Amino acid sequence: MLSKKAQYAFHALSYLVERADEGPVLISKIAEEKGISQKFLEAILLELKRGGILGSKKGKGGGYYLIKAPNEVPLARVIRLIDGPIALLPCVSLNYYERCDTCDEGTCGLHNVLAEVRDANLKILENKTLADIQRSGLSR
Amino acid sequence: MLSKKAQYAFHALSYLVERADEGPVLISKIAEEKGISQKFLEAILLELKRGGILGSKKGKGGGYYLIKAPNEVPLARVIRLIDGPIALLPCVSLNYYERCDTCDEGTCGLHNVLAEVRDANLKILENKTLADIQRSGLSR
DNA sequence: ATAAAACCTACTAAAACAGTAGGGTAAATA
DNA sequence: TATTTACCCTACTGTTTTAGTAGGTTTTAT
Repeated sequence: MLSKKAQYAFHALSYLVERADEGPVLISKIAEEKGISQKFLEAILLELKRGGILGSKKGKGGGYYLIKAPNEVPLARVIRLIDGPIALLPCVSLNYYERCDTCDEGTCGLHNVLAEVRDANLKILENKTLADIQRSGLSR
Repeated sequence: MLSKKAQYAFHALSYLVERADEGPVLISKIAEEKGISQKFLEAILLELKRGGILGSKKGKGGGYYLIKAPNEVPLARVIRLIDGPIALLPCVSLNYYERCDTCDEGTCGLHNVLAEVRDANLKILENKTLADIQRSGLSR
């Protein structure tokens, strides 16, 4: 399950894609428009900035903005940044790998199935981008 | 991510598949063999029983046993029983559906992508069964 | 300078996760 | 029928994660 944080991130990003040509957008504007607590959203946008997805400008006329084309930001990247691993177990994660102490990878049947699940997920989430969740819009 | 509980469930089930022809297996035996806290495992096996995956026998010579052929128990069923929804959001879940208050399903781009992800997951998890995680074994 | 806006640190309440503790109850065997 | 075996049930506990809140600091445009 995606966290609320990740959901908010997608809503905010979607909004920023819509307004991509209008310069920096205020946190308060996004929060209001999307019905998200402003303070909570602040933390989320900051993470997205640190993760290299957004840029920001301080002071008057400031705000947040995309620093890449929407079709260059895969959904997998956002999920990993906000929620962490996409795989069902650390021992099958590509980006957050941890050795499994309860199974011998390679001969573990569960491991193999979960790796298959991971690949199926990534095939979609690495190829679908912010541009793809835009179609007809994320409302609210 | 799968919970520890779900991982233990798979380990225990895998063990029961191996010993399917030996009659009821003791909780204590499984716990010891797989390195799981016995009391915690008790709760898990009980859930699997209530979920219609395992049977049990009390008293001397008692224990837990599979009540179906391994290839008749899809992994999805175990995951749903122990961890709940497989989908990334309630609004795209088949078994734990909840209406989404922040998007208009049908026109929501995120919804559509996540439904695609769900289908890809289920295609694997509904077709792979306990028999499939058996190959070369889940060791300890 | 001053106002506007992002930035940063710290705290908190509630829920979920991962167990523990301690008996109660049913079924076999003797 | 007595006793042991082994599952069944309720309640509690500590830790971590989630989902925020509060309040102050820094930067920038005017």
